[in-house]
Amino acid sequence: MTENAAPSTPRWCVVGSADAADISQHKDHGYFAAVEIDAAGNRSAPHRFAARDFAAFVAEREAEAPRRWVWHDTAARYPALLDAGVRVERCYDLRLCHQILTASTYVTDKTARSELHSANEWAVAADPGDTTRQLQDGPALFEIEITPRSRTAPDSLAAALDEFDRQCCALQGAQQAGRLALLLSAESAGALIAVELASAGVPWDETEHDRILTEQLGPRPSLGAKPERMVEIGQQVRMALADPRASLDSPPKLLGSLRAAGIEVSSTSRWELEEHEHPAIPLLLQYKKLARLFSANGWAWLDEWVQNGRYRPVYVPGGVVTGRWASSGGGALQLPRQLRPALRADPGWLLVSADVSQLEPRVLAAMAGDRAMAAAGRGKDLYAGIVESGAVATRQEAKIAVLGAMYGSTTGDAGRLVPRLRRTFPAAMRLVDEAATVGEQGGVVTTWLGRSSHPPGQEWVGLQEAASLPGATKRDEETARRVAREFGRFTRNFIVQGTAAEWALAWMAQLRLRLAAFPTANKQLPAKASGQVFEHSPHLAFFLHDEVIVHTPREHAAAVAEAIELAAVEAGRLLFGDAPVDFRLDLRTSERALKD
DNA sequence: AACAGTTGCGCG
DNA sequence: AAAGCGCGCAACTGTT
Repeated sequence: MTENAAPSTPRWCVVGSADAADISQHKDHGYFAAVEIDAAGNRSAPHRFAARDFAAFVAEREAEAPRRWVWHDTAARYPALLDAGVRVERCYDLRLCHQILTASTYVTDKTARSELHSANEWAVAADPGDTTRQLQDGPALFEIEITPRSRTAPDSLAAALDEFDRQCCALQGAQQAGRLALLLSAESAGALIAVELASAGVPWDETEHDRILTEQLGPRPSLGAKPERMVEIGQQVRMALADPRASLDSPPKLLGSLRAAGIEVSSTSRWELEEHEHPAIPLLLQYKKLARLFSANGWAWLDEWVQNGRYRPVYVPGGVVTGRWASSGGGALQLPRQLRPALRADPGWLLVSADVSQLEPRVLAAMAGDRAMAAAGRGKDLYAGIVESGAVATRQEAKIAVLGAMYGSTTGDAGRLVPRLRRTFPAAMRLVDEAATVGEQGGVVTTWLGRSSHPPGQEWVGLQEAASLPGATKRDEETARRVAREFGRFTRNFIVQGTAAEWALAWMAQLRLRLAAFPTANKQLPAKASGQVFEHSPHLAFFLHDEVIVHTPREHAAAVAEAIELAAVEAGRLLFGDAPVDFRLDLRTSERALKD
């Protein structure tokens, strides 16, 4: 690469702190530096500027021509930009991409692999970034000690440039480099989206939430007390069990009470209780339902996670091994459908919700090039199409069979139905069966775009070895077989769940670009504490694996729905080209998200 | 009092 | 106690 040549049309801009790690604890007072790189790899001389001028620097260049901002960690860099009202079109998240590239079997060059691998200071968790802000805002009395920061990725420009070099080398020599490049940019777009979601927040109707809670639980109890309805039903359960002192909140104690009352269960879980007939059981199930609502999404949750009409959960892009997002705070991915009506558009705005019908089996059909399965889902409910194909008799059976095929079920209804699927959709079934075989043998599998699974751990390998030794017992062999099959089910599902996550990222990334092109609304809003960037035009508000919700001014709702639809078509094309698989959306536009 | 481990249930 | 994948979170239990 040529140093200091004036680059023509910069394509990347690598940014990082200008000085060594010693100033990283005082980021606000530090200096940043940036190097621009053009398509030929020519680098500009470093631009050096005060950290407080970061947003201005980015804004100026982004206005001139969007470039891909290369930085160590989106969660650490982007919030400050948004707070200053500056959005970027694209980025390259070195930490997330390092995670993908070090594991990917598409990276075959030995040297590139080992260089990436030895840069293990990049194999770290995301900087919690702005998410600590909320804690710091709390009343001083209850101020939470900020947990000692776990190691974060190196944030200097020098380190970023070195790592970017390593990653470019790895990508250049990779198999399926096009797919891998798409994954890296989709993953990075996801990182931007997560920060934007945090900034925008989910429009949340606290009054409606409180109404639902009060309706189910009774009025808000005083601190430490149980809600009326729980107390009441709890009493009825104890009466029905003829055990006035029965504890309902401790599984071991409750189990004892149930058995003493003649209910032969071996756990207190709902699915097992449902198999028994006893007057206490419906009451107990109702109690559990209320207890769950109260502790998981009750008033305490509302106080902690919703402020000024915005719910701000913490998303963790790439947090799941398969590439799905995880969450760490606020429980965005577990919001009970019961509370969906509290998700409500601002006055004059609407919510456009879209979820993909049967995303995973459609992705499987596309990956496997299974024309029969693709045809079963074309233009209609995939499960209905499978019934039409004659493989199974009912929609319910189709669903059980398909889920069983992707999860590796071998018993029960699924065990009976999966073989029928194998006859009708041999290509799709071969793909997941082969992934399972690889896993059973301790191997690694890779998604369509190039995310690879982790190999089994030491313990797993040890069990397999022990079982193949001459002195192995029957028990050793059974254990080894069992854990081998478990790992096979993991790899079987990995390729499908992981590729579905890739499709969803591509979908959101496309949608985000389309939404950014909408005009800014002229409405006069009272200035709000944060999220100004997203107060005036359509923005993503919620994401849940295969579902998005966009919050939009009324007048743009129809165009937003179309953008969501077009983004889905584009995502399918980006991943699978002309494969004859369509990704059907269930689209709804309304003031509040509906339960179903 | 702080910690790790388990249970149970919410979501896809 | 899942037959069948991936998670987070709260509450309880038992240990240190």
